[in-house]
Amino acid sequence: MITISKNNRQIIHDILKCLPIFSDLFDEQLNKISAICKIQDFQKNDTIFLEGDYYKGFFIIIEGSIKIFKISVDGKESILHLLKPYESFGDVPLFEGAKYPVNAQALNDASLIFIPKEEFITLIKSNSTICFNMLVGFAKKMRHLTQKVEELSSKEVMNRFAGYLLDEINKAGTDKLPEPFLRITISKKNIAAYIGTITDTLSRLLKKLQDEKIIRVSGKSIFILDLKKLKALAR
Amino acid sequence: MITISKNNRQIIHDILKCLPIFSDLFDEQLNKISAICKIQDFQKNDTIFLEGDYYKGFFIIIEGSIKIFKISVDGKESILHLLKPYESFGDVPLFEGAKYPVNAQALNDASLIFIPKEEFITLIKSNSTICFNMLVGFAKKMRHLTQKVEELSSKEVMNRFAGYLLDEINKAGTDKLPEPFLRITISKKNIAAYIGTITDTLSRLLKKLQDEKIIRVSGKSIFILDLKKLKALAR
DNA sequence: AACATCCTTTGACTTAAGTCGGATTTGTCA
DNA sequence: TGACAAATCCGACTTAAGTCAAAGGATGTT
Repeated sequence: MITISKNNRQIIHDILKCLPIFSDLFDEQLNKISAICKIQDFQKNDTIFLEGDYYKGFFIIIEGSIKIFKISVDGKESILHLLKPYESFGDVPLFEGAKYPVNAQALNDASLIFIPKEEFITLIKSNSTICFNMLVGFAKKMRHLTQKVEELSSKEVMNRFAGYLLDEINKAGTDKLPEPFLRITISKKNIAAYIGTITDTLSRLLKKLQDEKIIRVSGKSIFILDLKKLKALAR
Repeated sequence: MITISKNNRQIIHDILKCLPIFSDLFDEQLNKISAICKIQDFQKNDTIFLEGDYYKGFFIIIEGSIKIFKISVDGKESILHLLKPYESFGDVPLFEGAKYPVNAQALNDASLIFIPKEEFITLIKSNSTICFNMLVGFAKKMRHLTQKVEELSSKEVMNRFAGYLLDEINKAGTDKLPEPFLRITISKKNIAAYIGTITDTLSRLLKKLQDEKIIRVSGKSIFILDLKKLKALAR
């Protein structure tokens, strides 16, 4: 963890300015926030918080990617969100409950801004801009979860995996290429848990898609050979 | 739909005062809101909005219960929320998107407050109290959806149904009785779609629970004979 | 380089839960 | 009251996807 010096305070201020949640704020307001938050660094696979941990505050990602997940009684892991820079997590208990309701773990080395609960609540109770920005963030996550619920209850694993691949080539910006592709940056175990299945099944899906010449796998990259068929599979 | 008269305006004002989303507001602020909203009445099975409809605004339930659901390409219905008085719905697109992302339907005769988008956005942009209250509401729904995702991806239908029964006896307040019970107020089709299955399967679950003397069904009521076993099933 | 650990793949097997067709039951309205 | 439609239930069948065990690969550590 980085010690907060005056110099550092300026860095935080500049970072905050770029975050969606703090956009449209005056410098004066940004200063109030930068005064209460800390930068925390984590290494790959580090736990950030565990379900049931006493709630202290929430995080915003500066660098790295974070996995938000639950573990069921019989040990099955389901991943709710895979988050990237500028996204926040652990913000729900600001308004509901006194404990973290999920687990958060760094998928690679990560730099996060930590914002403590009490101070932040005091601050936003009289700041409609931050509240409004947070509502936008919450709305996005609600959409995401809603889609997940629908997919899990009415689609089969192959449909969900095809949807995942399409999402990923969009994020990668390769969806307009003649041969769209994506790079596998997380373990297959994580991908499986994200689409609601297990590695064994995912492995079989990959094989099937390759057999049907819909994708081509080369090292850590997956190339889409037949986008039309893939879209049909995603429905 | 009720025509808005002066008298009616006062009624709306009084209703608004009781809603979580508008708690802690001054009378003056409540007046501004009551000035822009309308009461709309719906009959059982009426559609309130459909997925893809152009977004006009959101609703708060005064009376009745509302089902929020999606229909998949192959016609399967998955229910995301079953909402009761004082809860709001259709508020996500205030902050994300220009269309309703889900369907809403009245499960029985219902009375709703409708709040139009543009006017409301203008109003809350400078009102941190309403924003904060909305964040609380969003947080609750996020919790609910998160739990649904976890259940759908790591539990079996019986576990989810047992969980549903436990939730219902809690809501009914009968959970401390020697023989907790709940009343079936919605069709089994709806219950099935809510727990992510079909009526045939639900029918078999009910039979199995009766055979094992865990529940007793009498007309529209389900009595819990063995709460301990039911809790074990819900895990 | 060697070791251990984790990740991934694969085949054989099992099973939960969906599909389908048809039989009942229930509710609704003329 | 009758009769039509909708909701519910049930048995027979099918299948997607999970479990289990075992074998390869990959990765990192000392």
